Amino acid sequence: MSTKERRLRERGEREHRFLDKAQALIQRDGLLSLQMSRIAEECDYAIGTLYQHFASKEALLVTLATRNCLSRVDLFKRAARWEGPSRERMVAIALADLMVIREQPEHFRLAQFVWTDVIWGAASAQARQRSLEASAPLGAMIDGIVESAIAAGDLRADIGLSPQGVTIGPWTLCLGMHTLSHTEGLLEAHALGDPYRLLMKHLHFLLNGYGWQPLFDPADDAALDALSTRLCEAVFGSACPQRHPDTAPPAAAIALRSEVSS
Amino acid sequence: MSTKERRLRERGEREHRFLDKAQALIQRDGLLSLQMSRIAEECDYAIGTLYQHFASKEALLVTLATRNCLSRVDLFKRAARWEGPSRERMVAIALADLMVIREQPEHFRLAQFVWTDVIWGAASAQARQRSLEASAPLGAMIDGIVESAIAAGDLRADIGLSPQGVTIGPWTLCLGMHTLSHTEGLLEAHALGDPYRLLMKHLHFLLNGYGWQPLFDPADDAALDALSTRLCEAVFGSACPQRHPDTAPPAAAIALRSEVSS
DNA sequence: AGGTATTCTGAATTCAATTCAATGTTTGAA
DNA sequence: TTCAAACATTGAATTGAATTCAGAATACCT
Repeated sequence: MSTKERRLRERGEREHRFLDKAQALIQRDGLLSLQMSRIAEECDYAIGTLYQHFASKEALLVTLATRNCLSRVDLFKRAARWEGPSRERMVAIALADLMVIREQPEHFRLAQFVWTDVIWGAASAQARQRSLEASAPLGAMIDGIVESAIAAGDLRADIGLSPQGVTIGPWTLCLGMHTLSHTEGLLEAHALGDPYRLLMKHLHFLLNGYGWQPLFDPADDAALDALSTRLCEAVFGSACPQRHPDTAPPAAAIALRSEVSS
Repeated sequence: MSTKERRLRERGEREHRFLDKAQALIQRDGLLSLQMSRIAEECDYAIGTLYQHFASKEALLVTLATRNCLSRVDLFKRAARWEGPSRERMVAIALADLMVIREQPEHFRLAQFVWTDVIWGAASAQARQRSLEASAPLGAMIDGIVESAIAAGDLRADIGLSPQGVTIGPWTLCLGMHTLSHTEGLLEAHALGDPYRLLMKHLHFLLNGYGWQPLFDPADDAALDALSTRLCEAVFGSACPQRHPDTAPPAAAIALRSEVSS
């Protein structure tokens, strides 16, 4: 059966190449102008071959978005397995999410588009199923943080939510904020500062609401920045996701940041 | 100039008819199969005429989504102006949002699609601008609730967020939850209950996190349902948004609901 | 080698969005 | 009332991609 196996492996490799090329084309020309024929052409295959792998453009996009999602697993794993207070591990997950989005805004755009009812519904049931199965472990990892928080006594067990139910909260908060901040002109109009500082604040308020110990006061901008910075360093060994360069941060934050980047 | 005015009015009326028809077609056949030619045809106009009103399909969708958004203003206004505790007014906003989405899930699907970078970016700058301007008063109304909460002493002024910054929190939470719950298969896989009960819980946790008085314990399912029910009755004079029929609610909730609907 | 199954190919098909030259209508001045 | 300029409407033609599928090429097995 080694022949069959080789075939399968080659097929997988080609699929990978198609996805790589699709990603590169999106990066270069934007999601809007992605063409199936271009992907095939640039990989030196006929269109028909591409369609052997993906039943439709939507299916390709769903697969690509799923792969992108999985590429973050390592980062999330670092956050989830970090030796530190449960609450800080959860915050680190949000920071990881932010870091990814800063580095690869296109990843978010794609995911957002794919989860749209229009695209999600147009993809084959198989593609959807696979996507969900593939990303389930990632969710489980985060649920694990909640579970360990309860086990450690950082979070009461009787707040009326299962661990998964708790996870959903930060998740929706992050998702919603990304959505708003990527809708050009929406937040700018409100004269709010960096949307991601805003997100971290709300996340802390939410965690405080759960009574997740130790409580943290997000009113103190400097402390908030310090916490984010410390976690980025300790968990990921990298600088914090910077705020939009066009948004003037308060002086205190500037001072903090220059320390960090030096 | 009455001639010019009449022209303008007629033009506006026709635009309205185009949008109505587009909405009806989306309702009937889904967003995916909406065709510009069909809209024109069913309104007994040529395609070219439709394109005099909307520079592109995307522009039409943005306009339609904006109109849908504005159609909710009255409902939101009732919540914002209701004579009651500031916190309950904010909760009522979320309930209004839920009610709309229950009645018109297509409205959310459309809004979600339109706010996608792909569509939002493809619409003309003018369409985007108009959309933002039109929905600004709605946001201001909600900011007003926060302001009155601070004025009334229900919410501390020094939590490190402007009123608009506070508004963003519940907004992102609602937006994110709608997104998740409309992605078929996502929440089902997690065996969580009604996503909208979940949303209300998280909203209360978040408001508790802000220290928005009076605090409320969302762990108590019956109390949570009772609060939602009471607010729906008092503010909107209508029944609470029901949960998904395929999700078995706890017995206590069934009892409550049957009282309400009778 | 020969026959069969599998895979690859890309021209042809299909489907919609968008354009635009031709046609029709309104307006206001003579 | 008449006329031409300005404006509005029309829908066939154009355009641009996604998707299909009949035949060519290749791989596999005996």
